[in-house]
Amino acid sequence: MAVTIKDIAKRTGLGLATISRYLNGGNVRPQNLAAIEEAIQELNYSRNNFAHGLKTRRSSVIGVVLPEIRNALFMEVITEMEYVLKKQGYAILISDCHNNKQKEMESVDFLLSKSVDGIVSFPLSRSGRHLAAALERNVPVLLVDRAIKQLSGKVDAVVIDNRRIACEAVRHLIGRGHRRIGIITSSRGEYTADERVRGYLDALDEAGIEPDPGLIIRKSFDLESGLEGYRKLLGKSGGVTAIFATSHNITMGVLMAAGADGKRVPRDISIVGFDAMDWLRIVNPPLTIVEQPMAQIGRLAAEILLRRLVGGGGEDARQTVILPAKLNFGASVRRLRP
Amino acid sequence: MAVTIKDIAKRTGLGLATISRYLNGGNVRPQNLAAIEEAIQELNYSRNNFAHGLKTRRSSVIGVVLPEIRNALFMEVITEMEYVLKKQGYAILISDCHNNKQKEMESVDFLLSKSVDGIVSFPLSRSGRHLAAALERNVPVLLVDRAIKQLSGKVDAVVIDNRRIACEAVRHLIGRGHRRIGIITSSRGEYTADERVRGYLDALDEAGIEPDPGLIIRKSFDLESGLEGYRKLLGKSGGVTAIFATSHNITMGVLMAAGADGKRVPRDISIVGFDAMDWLRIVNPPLTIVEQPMAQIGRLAAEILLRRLVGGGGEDARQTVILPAKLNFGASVRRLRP
DNA sequence: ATCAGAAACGGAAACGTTTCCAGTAGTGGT
DNA sequence: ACCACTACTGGAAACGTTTCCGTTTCTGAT
Repeated sequence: MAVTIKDIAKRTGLGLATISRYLNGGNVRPQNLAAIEEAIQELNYSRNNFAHGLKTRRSSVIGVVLPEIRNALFMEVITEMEYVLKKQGYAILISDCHNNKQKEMESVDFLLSKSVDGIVSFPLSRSGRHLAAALERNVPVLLVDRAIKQLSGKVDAVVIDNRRIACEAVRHLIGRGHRRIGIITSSRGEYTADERVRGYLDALDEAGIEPDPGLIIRKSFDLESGLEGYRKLLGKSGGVTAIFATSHNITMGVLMAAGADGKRVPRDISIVGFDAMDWLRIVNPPLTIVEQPMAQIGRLAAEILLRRLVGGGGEDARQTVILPAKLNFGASVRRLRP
Repeated sequence: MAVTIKDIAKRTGLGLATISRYLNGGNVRPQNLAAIEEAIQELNYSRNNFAHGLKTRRSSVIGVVLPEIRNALFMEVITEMEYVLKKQGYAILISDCHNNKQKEMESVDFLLSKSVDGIVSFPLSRSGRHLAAALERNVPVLLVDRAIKQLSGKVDAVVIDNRRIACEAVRHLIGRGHRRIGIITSSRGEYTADERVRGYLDALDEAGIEPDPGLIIRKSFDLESGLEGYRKLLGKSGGVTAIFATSHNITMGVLMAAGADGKRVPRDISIVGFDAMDWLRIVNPPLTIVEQPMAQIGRLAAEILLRRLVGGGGEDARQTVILPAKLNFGASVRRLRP
């Protein structure tokens, strides 16, 4: 039914091999070239993807595993990634693991069963075990957002400099006279959370402030943690004058809790948030917030992966690229008098 | 290198056909069944996707074309869709057309070139021309969010009852004593915008209010339209006491503009928004807002598409499912004294 | 035991490419 | 006009499945 290379061969009187060579950019005599192009046009030929893959063992499809599709941050990365990959003929297959490690592992298997040429993972698992099947089959893997120590040398990764930007954020608070600064973040062992806490401690240390373990709230990166973290911090004896919210959802939670609490920002409480999204343009006052270079992460991820794919499987060493994030100054941090 | 059906045949002493039959759920003698399973386990066999597709001409992959990945509304739909499809072994390939009709058409070709079994389109093009190639090849198409008249009978669609919910929203405003009600929406010819305007007019008509064309601002569904629409409406002689913002971004824009204008909601201006997202839980007062059943749309879309796919290409007539949306009552609409 | 009918089986031919390799047609130097 | 050389060409064999169809094996009724 569908038109094949054979039909083109028949119509042009050429051999299969010649048509195939033409399709793959080989050299063909000018008159034949014209004939082939005419036939392809006329018969509306398009290459059969399955047969092509069967021979070449390449699908030009990249699999993406992520904790949840409905997370605008990730999608920002993927937008750019898709853009770069598509230009090179690669499509992306998305698998949502609904924040579930078991499903994360299944997702990788699922993508492999669809014969993806590479996998991009926004990892949930801290061990990276979910990627074992991919590595076994020599399918290149690239981590985004979180690095995994056990996998270093085996996979590429693109992350931001969490520690430095966290330090910078807290330094800003200290510079404005804050001493009792709370941080709300995810649990111990979570790469980005750990790094951000280290940055927080760096800044305190720099300023000679003794850290109060009670001001470090470690739960998870979700909205509830923001709500609960806020309540815990404000309930402390001595309280806090500022909060560093280390994720988009935590930031949202803290703002909600403060609003419900009748506290005004920055008059009653200063806030530095994380991950600026569109809606933040509405809140008043504008938030001082850490902004991650999502598009750049996506572009870089795509480029690195492409290099692996055309490079024939990776001669040069796997790399972890650390990108700088940026602190956007709003008006959510009050200057305290000394 | 990779282990094939042949290896399984060799190890078990059975024929290729038997193995294949086993893999496809055919009947196999118990002892052979055990042997095959053991061999598959032992050799870690997995079916070659390309060869399988070459014979069956099915990829178990669905293509999704959408105006932009970074639109949380769409992703809400896709989350559910992906969930349902994955359970049946289908993966989804995403193509972002960046709000560009040319790219939308290319996206369809691109997806077809990856041999998807079906296409879900959140259409941009009003004519549906971009789907011609898919229909030609008998690839089932399903429209989400917007129906396309020219395609009715040829494709399935899942949309919400825009007209009715818009009417309900405006009726609510009228019930609270509002007479000068502005609506901000996308340009003429845009399916959802047209429907929502019709609903708006229905409600005015019901109440015997003469519509003022100056209060119908038609631009696009983006944030800028919200900003600009707000300014236009407030600048009118007579002004407006309420605004119906007919998209998520317009809602955001109106809120921004009102905030910048120093107007308080609902004291100075009443607002009914569209598309409740997480961040709206933060804004104060809570918004009265139209909520679309995104998850339900996604689930239904997936189910309908699956029916087409297993049904062997569609005996029963193509359908357009119209889902009800819901008006959530917040505190952004003031009751005016008569 | 026998036999018909059903159930399971295996060989072989597809599916539409790519690629190896031997062969043929062109090139330019003498 | 010849030769050596290069540039193209086409036949045929893969790639790993599924499926048709003619055979073999099993089942249970006699």
